[in-house]
Amino acid sequence: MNILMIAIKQTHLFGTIFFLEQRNLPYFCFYTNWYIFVRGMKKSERTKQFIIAQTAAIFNKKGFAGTSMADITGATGLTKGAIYGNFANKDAVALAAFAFNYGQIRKTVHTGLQQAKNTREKLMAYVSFYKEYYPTIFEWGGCPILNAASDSDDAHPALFEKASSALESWRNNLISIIEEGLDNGQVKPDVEPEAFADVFISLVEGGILIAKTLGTEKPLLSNLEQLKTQIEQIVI
Amino acid sequence: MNILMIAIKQTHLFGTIFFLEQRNLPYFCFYTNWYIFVRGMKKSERTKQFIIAQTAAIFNKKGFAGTSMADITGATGLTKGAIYGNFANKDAVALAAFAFNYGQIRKTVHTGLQQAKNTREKLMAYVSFYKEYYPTIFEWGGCPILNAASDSDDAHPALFEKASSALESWRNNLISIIEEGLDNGQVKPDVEPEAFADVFISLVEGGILIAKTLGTEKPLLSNLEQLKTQIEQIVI
DNA sequence: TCATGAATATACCAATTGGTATAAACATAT
DNA sequence: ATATGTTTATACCAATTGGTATATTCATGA
Repeated sequence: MNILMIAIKQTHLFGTIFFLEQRNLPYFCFYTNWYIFVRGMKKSERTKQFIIAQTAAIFNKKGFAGTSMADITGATGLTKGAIYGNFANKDAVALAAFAFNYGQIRKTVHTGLQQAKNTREKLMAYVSFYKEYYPTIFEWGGCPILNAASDSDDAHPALFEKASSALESWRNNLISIIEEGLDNGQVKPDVEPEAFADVFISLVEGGILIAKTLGTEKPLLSNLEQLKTQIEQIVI
Repeated sequence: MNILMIAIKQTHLFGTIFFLEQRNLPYFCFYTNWYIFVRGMKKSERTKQFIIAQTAAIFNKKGFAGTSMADITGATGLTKGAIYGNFANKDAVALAAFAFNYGQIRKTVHTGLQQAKNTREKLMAYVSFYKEYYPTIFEWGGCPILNAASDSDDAHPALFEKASSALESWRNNLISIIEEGLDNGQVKPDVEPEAFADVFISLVEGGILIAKTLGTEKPLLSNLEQLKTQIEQIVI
């Protein structure tokens, strides 16, 4: 099985729930099978989620071509029959894994954004997210968007398309925040939303890349400080 | 052979020289064999260079795991016997290909740097390089450092080490330029060399990533303009 | 021109690749 | 408790993987 647990909980419904080290997802052991603890879910759907959760980091680290079906069966403890019973092919697993990786980040950022009241706080919410979660991102193999984009640009059009839309939606979100700020008078009128969004994304992605490649967190942290300064410079 | 030519030259020494479309490297056809036009080179060394030149872009685009021996023989028109006669294994070809890709960029940047007289011109030389050569870099599959780093971080330690040193040497070069400027009074005294170098690299790499992923050059060009502004802000 | 070492092609290898047909095991509603 | 559809394991497939031994071809100095 090869699963590392960090917590065990008792429930009256399903007995013991094992929390996995990675991502803190609730799994439980029922008879001899592992499930993700979501009631009302079909078994196949739970197995699907299990496969995705167990392989998401592998795809993020090794890339599509570098991840084999043997990696997938090894990480899940399932056989090829189970994998192909739930996914059409390796392609489908990879796409689902990317969606999972991206979704985890998106969800957490979104939560942080909802508490933000103005432009400054919204932009700062991103910075705070990366300040808090960069160790997890590093463990997970780096930014899924960067990885998927540079992994698939030539070889895997479907995955590249997913990565491209993910990046676009992040960029559009930043642009919207700044445009809204321009309308509300919370952002200095000479700021160009697109250019700022590109600098914003570059400082984050570049910081992750340099930090991961040189094996030190400092470049990312210093980039995030720079980003804070730049945010303060454009808001009123 | 699958080689696209853009120019043909006559020489009295070796007959016809065919300039390849990619990288403008001089190859020539002698009898039935192709060579890189470097006199005094052993045949094996020329074949080695030929293999490297023909596969460099493929490795940059497809990554190590995504590039097969069949890709290599297909791109060169040589058989596996020839490849393994000149390289120990696929690993060795990949490492040489990365060194080639990185070397091409390094060489061109270095040429631009030699004409620069002060800190501003030195930093601007980098910007000019990317402004001039970004179409070539895109055709070539993006920045080799970013590609190699994100491709090999988990799967291929030897290649990752190469990518890591390449990034480090780029970063150190930027830091040296700024430190020199601080000593000469050409840079404002409150500038932190490392932090500036990280922002510098991030704007370039991030710009390439966004541009390539979204399929438009604008983000890179706008980042380079931002970089120019930031350079002007730190020099005296 | 020819002998000799260097370079390349050919034919092969075991292992692994992604994928499938089918049989077994399973969960669950009745 | 059992019947039934769902899910998973087993056993297999052709194709491809990286790599090698050996035969052939080639380049070149004498």
